Amino acid sequence: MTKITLRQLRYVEALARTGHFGRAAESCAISQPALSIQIKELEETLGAQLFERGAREVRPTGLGEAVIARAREVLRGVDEISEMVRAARDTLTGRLRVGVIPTIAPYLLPRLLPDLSDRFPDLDVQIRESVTPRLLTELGEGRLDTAIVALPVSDPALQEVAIFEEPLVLVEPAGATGPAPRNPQDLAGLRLLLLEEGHCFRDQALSFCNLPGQRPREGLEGTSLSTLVQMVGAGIGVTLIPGMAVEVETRSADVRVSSFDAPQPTRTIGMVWRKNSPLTEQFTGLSELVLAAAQQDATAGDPR
Amino acid sequence: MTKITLRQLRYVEALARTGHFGRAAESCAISQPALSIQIKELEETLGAQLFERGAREVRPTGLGEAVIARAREVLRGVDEISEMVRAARDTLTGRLRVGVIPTIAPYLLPRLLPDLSDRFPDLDVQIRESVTPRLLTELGEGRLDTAIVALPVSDPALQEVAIFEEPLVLVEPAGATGPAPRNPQDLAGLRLLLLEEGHCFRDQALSFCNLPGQRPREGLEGTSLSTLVQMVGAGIGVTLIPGMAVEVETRSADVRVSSFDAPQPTRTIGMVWRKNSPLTEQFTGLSELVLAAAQQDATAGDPR
DNA sequence: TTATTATCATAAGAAAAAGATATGACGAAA
DNA sequence: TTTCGTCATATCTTTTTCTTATGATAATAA
Repeated sequence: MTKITLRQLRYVEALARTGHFGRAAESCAISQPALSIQIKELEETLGAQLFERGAREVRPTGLGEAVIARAREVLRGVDEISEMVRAARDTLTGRLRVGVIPTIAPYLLPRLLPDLSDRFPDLDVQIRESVTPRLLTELGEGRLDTAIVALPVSDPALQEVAIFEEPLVLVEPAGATGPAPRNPQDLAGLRLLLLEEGHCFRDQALSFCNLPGQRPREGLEGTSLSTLVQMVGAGIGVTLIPGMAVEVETRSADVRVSSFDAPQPTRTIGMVWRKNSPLTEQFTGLSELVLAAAQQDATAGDPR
Repeated sequence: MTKITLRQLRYVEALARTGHFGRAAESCAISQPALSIQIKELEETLGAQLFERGAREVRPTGLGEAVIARAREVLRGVDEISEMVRAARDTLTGRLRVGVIPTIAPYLLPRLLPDLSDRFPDLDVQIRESVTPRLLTELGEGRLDTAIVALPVSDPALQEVAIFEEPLVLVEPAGATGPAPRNPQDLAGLRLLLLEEGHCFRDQALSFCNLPGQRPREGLEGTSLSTLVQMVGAGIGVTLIPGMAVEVETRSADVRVSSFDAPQPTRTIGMVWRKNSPLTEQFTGLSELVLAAAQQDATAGDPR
C-alpha cells in the first residue's frame, strides 16, 4: 500500500475547488493527465472513490467531501508550519532557557528582562540561577540554551563571547579608620569575607588578593553578596563585590565602598552557548542587550 | 522554493522520536543518507535549522520543537483521512439525500427510517418529498443521492432497480350499493377522484381506467391520497390508491376497499441513482431494506 | 597522544515517481 | 450524425528519491 502524499491532497483540493480536471491542473501548474493520475492513485490507496466523474461535471462523493475537508485542514497545518518558521526566523520565539550565575543575576536581570520582553514579545524566557559548573553541564545536556557567566569557561564545545569588564570593589565598614585600601597589599591583616565554595567570584576575589603572595586571614563565608555586605556593615570584616552589585547591595548597609588603583581587579562577563547551536546570530544580538542593560548601571564596567 | 512534503514531515517526526539519524532512518525503512537529505532539504525550504547536530546526540532546536509538534498534528490528520475512509468504505456514512414521491413517502418511511438508522447509525438521512420529475432533476444535479419512485423512469444517466410490485385498489364509499367493481369496465359511470396533475400515480390510475377505452367521468382532484379517501368517505366518488396506503388512509374513513380481478393493476416501485455514482453497491443493499420495510405491510405487494 | 568508534554529511549512480505530449473513449450538444 | 468538451490511458522524459560508498568530525579507548 502506497502512502498518501501532500501533493495528492493539494490536487484533490484544487479539483474540489474547480470541479474540473483541466482547470484544477492549470491551477496546480501541471498537465491534466498528471492531475488525473494523482487523484486516481489517491483513490486507489484509500480504496474509495472521492469524485464522481460526470461528462458534464466533477462532483465530490459524500466521502469525498469529508476527505476534502480534512485535506484542507492538513494543508492549512502545513502552511502554518511555514508561517511559523518565517515568523520565528530572525527573532527569538518560544522558550529560551538562560542560565545566570548568582553574582550577576540579581543585578542584571531587573534591567535585562524588561528590555528582552520588549524586544522579543513572544519569547518565553526561563532563568536558571546557579554556579558556573552546573550551568555548563546543563548547557551541554541541552537543558539550557545559553548562559551568562564570568569568562573564560574554556569548554571546547562551547562558544563564548565577552560582553564587558566588571571591576571588583572593596566594601568596608562605614566607620573604618584611615585611608581606603588602594591595592591588594593594603588588604593584608583585614578579615576578608568570601562567598562559599563553588562560586567563581570567590576564586576571582581570592586570586586578586593572592597576587602579591600574601594570604588574607581566614575569612568567614557568606551564601550571597547580600549577606557579605550585611556582615561588613556589622563590622565583621571587609569584602569584595562586583561593580554591578554596588548600587543594590550598599543601599541599605552602613558601609564604605572604594575601588582599587590600576591595575584594577576585574572579571569578564560574557555569554556562552553550544558551538553547534543554530541561534548563534540571535545570541550575539542578545549579548548586545546584556551590555546595554549592564551599562544602565554606571558602576558596572566597560564593554569588551 | 520547493514545497514541503509529507515524507519530510514523517522523517522529521522519526528523527525527533529517535534523536538519531541512523535509527530514524531504520524506523522509516530507508538509508541514513536518504533521511539526512530530506531533513536538510526541509530545513532549506524553511530557511531555518530544526535540529542541532551534536557528535553525541541530535536535539531539536526551539523552533524545531514547534515544527515537530505541528508536523505530528499534520501526520495525525492524514492518518485520520485513511481511517475515516476505511470506516466509511462499506457502510453508508455522512449524509444521504433520498428523494421519495408523495404517494410512497407517508407509508414507507415510518417503517424504513427506523430500519435504516438501525443499520447505519452514523447516517444522516435527508428526505426530499416531491413528484418524480423534480426528484429526477435534483438527482441529475447531484442534489439527491437516490430516489424511491415508480418505475420506469427511462433516464439513460440513471440506474434503476425494481423493488416490488404494488397493486392499486379501489376505494368506495362504505355505503356503496351492489357488488364491488372487479375490473376497469365496472368503473364506468362512477365519479373517479384523482390526484392533481404532476403525480405519476394519477397517470397510472388513469391508464388503468383507460385500458378498455372508456373514459371515466370528469373527476374532482385532490392534493393527496388522504384527501381523496376523505372525499370518497363523504360520498363524492370513488378513487384508486396504492396498496401501501390502505392501512393508513382507510383507518379513519368510512369507506370500502376492494381489489381488482387479475390482471390486477399494479405499479412498480423502485430506486434510481446516477449510473456513475460510486454508491451502487450500498444502494443495492438499501433497496433490500426498502423491500423489507414494504413487506411489513401485508397489503403492499410482491417483490420483483 | 594516537587509534578506534560512532555518527552525520556528501557523492555518484540506480530506481522510482511525477510530469508532458499525444491520443483514445464517451457522453452532451449541435 | 457529427462535433465538442472532458477525462482516461500510453509512452517517453524529467525530476525526485533512494542506495552504496566514502569522507569528516568528535568522543572514547588504548
